[in-house]
Amino acid sequence: MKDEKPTSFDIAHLAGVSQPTVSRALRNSPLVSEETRERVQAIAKKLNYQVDINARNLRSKETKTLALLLCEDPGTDDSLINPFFLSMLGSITRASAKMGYDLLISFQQQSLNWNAEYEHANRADGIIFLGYGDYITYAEKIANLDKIGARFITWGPVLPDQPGHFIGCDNLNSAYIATKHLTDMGHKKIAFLGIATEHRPEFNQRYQGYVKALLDAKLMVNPKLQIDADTSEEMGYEATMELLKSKLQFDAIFCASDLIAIGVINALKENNIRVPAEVAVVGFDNIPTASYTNPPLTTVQQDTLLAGKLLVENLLKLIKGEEVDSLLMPAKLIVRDSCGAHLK
Amino acid sequence: MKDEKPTSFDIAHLAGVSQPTVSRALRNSPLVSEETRERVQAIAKKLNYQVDINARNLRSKETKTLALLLCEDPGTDDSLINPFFLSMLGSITRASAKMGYDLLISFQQQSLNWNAEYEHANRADGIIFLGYGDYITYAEKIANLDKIGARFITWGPVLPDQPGHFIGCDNLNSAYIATKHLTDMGHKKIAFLGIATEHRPEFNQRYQGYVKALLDAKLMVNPKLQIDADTSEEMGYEATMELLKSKLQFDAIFCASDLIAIGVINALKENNIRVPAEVAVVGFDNIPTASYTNPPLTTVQQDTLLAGKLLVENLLKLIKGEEVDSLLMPAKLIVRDSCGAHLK
DNA sequence: ATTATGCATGAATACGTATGTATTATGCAT
DNA sequence: ATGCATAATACATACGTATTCATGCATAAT
Repeated sequence: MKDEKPTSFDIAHLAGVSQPTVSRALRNSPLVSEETRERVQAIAKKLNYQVDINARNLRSKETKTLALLLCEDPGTDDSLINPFFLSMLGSITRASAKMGYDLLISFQQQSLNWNAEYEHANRADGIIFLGYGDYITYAEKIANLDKIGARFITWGPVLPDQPGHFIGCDNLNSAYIATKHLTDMGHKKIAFLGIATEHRPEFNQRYQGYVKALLDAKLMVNPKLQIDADTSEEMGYEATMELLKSKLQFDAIFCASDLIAIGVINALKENNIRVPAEVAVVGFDNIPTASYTNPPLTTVQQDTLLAGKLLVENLLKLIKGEEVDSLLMPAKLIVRDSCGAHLK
Repeated sequence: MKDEKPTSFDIAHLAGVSQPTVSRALRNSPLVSEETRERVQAIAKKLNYQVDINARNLRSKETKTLALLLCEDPGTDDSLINPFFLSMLGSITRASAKMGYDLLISFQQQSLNWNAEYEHANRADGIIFLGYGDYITYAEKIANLDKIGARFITWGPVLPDQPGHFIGCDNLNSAYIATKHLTDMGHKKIAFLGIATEHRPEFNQRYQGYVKALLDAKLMVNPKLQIDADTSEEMGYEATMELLKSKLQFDAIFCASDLIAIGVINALKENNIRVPAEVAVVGFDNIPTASYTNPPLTTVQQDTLLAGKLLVENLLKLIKGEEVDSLLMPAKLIVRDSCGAHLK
């Protein structure tokens, strides 16, 4: 049962033809007669023959495989992946399966030069780059990928002067809409929880949208109401505690991600501050848990299903040599209870 | 920039040595002098050289890659993957990265003969099989994998007469503990929501645990209080509606999965039935959302992090030819509010 | 001085496939 | 009957690596 795996030569021998004929017959080449083809395919089936992928790829220089590079900051612990990216992972997996491509998944934390590896090593026909964390370090890697001529597409903030092709969320407009929702309801002192530096351009864009909405509402922008927080419940919790300690007044919080918002709500509850009656909260991402927080979280929905589909489709276009533009995905505000809209 | 990718021959030429020497030097073989090794490695680095994975695999018959086969019932729609399996996906990804293996992910719905493909085609050194849905169809596939001598490990219910190696949750005991928790609190009429046929052995085992707990508490087992529900909010919702329509009395519901439990809670709320005051609810899986339902869900925790780690480790053992036993993962009850324990 | 020993390297080759080129056989038009 | 296009197949080879075996060379042992 566990014999040697049959090769195309074995089939050729049994069918009384040459190995190249077998290769052609199995690939339904018109160069082979129908009779031969059927005979060969029947034998292949009987032997449970499978083309050796490595040999095929070596010969044909095509792998029918995409690589997904999940890149996170060093030091990220053993715990589960942040749900938003997990959701992207699922959707990319689905999309590439649908297009007939296998997906090679790889985590990367350390090596500087890893970037070259996948496409360069002919391991995949193209790369989807998904980094979460410090953007500065990723920018370098992306530049390197571009330099070696890799075919890749990146999920992330669409910035000027960035080499490569990007698909990302329209962070600025989404944050603008979310914040405007708060100002429209009369909130005057709105805090922003999230890192707003160049290390997190996607958060920075959200901050810009937040600022724009404040200005449009003729509200003062108080930089003290921006507190750094990375994407996790813990960071959201701690940032809220810091905000409370500052004794600054605030009547709403716009959080750069849902995980932060969850931490915020926990912290506020613990301090007996009612959400949304005393402080309104809005998040970003619409992770599955968002509809089950208490109160349910008003948040910006990122359509991960569509994003995954577009990433795969555009990467395949790149592989085929077609032109592709970077593009922004429109986001949508999901109004639930944490913003207080349902109280009115 | 986008020149031909350099090969070991290019390096050999530049270093004034032969190709085999390059191969050895790059792999730090002791057969090559230190001086030569350094020279070769320096040139390789300068050229941005990467070993061609296909050629290496073809030659060495080893891929340093594991395949994860995610198998779901045909007809499963486009929506996101059920969070429990998404979590397994994340944890397996992490674990295999840690062991230096790449992970090839593949969805499979249709073809009967796909099973052979991965290992048989030398695409991966081993396979992790993760099926959710109708077990009967998977049993066939698993038997086939075994027949062709594939090295694989399966996540799922550990059953007698199953070929291959399994890692699974101790469904029976976990369900027993969860149900006993309910009977200990004095509940007498406990419903079970989940499919209890051979098509879902893991649910069936949970049903058995449920029955055992009832018997131990000298309670009557009423088969009418078991309603079929597959793992989704919608099915949980509908099953609850059916239960309510039956006019049968019940004071608690044990759900075969958290997604079902979420649907249950929604349905109960909609009918103005208070949880847990009037009906206690317990789930299974401890998905991330479980702590945010209202009330927070008492549920059985499956340690996906450990499961992923064990799956990968045991598969690597199998690949090395070591003996491996199937094993059950102990589960743990997470007591939150939906069971009413915190009311007392 | 001669042979043995070990080290560094080169030559040859195999892995299994896919494809360009050469070779037959067949049918058809001249 | 001869030449020529066409179809079907075989032959030869390339893809890039890793490994076995053979070779040369220096040093040590006799």
